[in-house]
Amino acid sequence: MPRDTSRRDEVAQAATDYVLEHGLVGLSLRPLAAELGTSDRMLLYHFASKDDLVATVLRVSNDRSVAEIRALPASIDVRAAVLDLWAAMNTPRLARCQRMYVEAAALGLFGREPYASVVREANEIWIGAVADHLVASGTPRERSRRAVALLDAALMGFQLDLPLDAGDPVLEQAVRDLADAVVAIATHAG
Amino acid sequence: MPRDTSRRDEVAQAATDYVLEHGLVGLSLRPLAAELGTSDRMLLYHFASKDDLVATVLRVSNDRSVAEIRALPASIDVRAAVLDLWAAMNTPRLARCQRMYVEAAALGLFGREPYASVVREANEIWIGAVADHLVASGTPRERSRRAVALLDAALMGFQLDLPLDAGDPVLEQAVRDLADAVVAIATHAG
DNA sequence: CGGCTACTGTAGCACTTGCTACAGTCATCA
DNA sequence: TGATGACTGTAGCAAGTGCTACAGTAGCCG
Repeated sequence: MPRDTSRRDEVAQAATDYVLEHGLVGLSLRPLAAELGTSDRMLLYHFASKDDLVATVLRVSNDRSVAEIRALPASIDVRAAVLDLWAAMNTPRLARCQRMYVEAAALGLFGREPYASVVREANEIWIGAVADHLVASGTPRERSRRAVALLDAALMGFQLDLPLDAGDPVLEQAVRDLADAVVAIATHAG
Repeated sequence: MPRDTSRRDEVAQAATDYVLEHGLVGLSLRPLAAELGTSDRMLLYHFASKDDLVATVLRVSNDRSVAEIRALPASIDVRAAVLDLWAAMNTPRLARCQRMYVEAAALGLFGREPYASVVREANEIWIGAVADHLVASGTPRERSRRAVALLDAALMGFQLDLPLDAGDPVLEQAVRDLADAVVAIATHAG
């Protein structure tokens, strides 16, 4: 075992870049190692197993996503917050993270580990960041949890359909409709 | 090649049942064949390749989903339509199909074939069925496309989160909020 | 009968998988 | 100096992958 983890962290970052590009499914140690200029042998030196590596990659990716959301300046109102979040999620960097998250979540649907556990944990952190952005943009704190439930689900759904109809005006309209819905939740009594 | 496809169809149905249970990722011909009481050799007799089998399974599953939606009696209004659709999708039979659809869509996100193509085609048919149900339940036809865009995305998103918080009251509230949003799209000018 | 077609079992190929045993190198530190 | 610990290359294992070649069997039709 390495006593300090700096090398391991470097590898984790590079591996995350690779996986964000190629996906989790069919991920294989040898091609990954080749791209990183190392060997499968070394990956399994730094990480206890492939699952350990995958779990690490998932966490690194989620950390990046959350950092990106938290770095967002507060939007001028709730409606703008939804649109700004959507815009942020279409940044290539964040879009890749979301795409991999969706893949991991889908794998978790069938109870596969380590996906299920890590996704559960990552989702909580992500939800918290999105909720905080809504609050910072004018959503009453006590309504933020409810608002983010619909918001997050719809955003995930959009991501799933995104490559099927990229830039589709129907999709853009749906985002505006979602913004209206979130505003309604955040402002009306219910 | 078989001249009539009846045997192939039987196998396709049985294979679909198996895949709905075990998932697409990591699907392997030998275990599947064993469960069906046959051999990998025979699967590749009936289907040109594993990809051909997978594409067939995807289509069979989608056909089942769509049939289930189309068999739904018209709801009393748009709001009820959303709630009824949500209830239908939580039927074990349909929930399984949706789960696998989400898995296939996630695989398609990375451009993997045959997932990407079949998912695109399946999605269109599914969207059509949901839109028709909305129309039958009082949505003006010209607003149905717009309504279904948000509705479908949110429903997919809920499916993704479902195992993470099954029966969660927050989720139930989100479904009601979604229903309100769809009603708004279906009735208000926009 | 003889041929044709649908179907099936056996065996195996070439390849990839995660993972490990073993033997080393090299810098640091007592 | 010599030992310790971090790190790395080579080689290989056992298992599993999709797929195929080959050799059938059984039933139908002329």
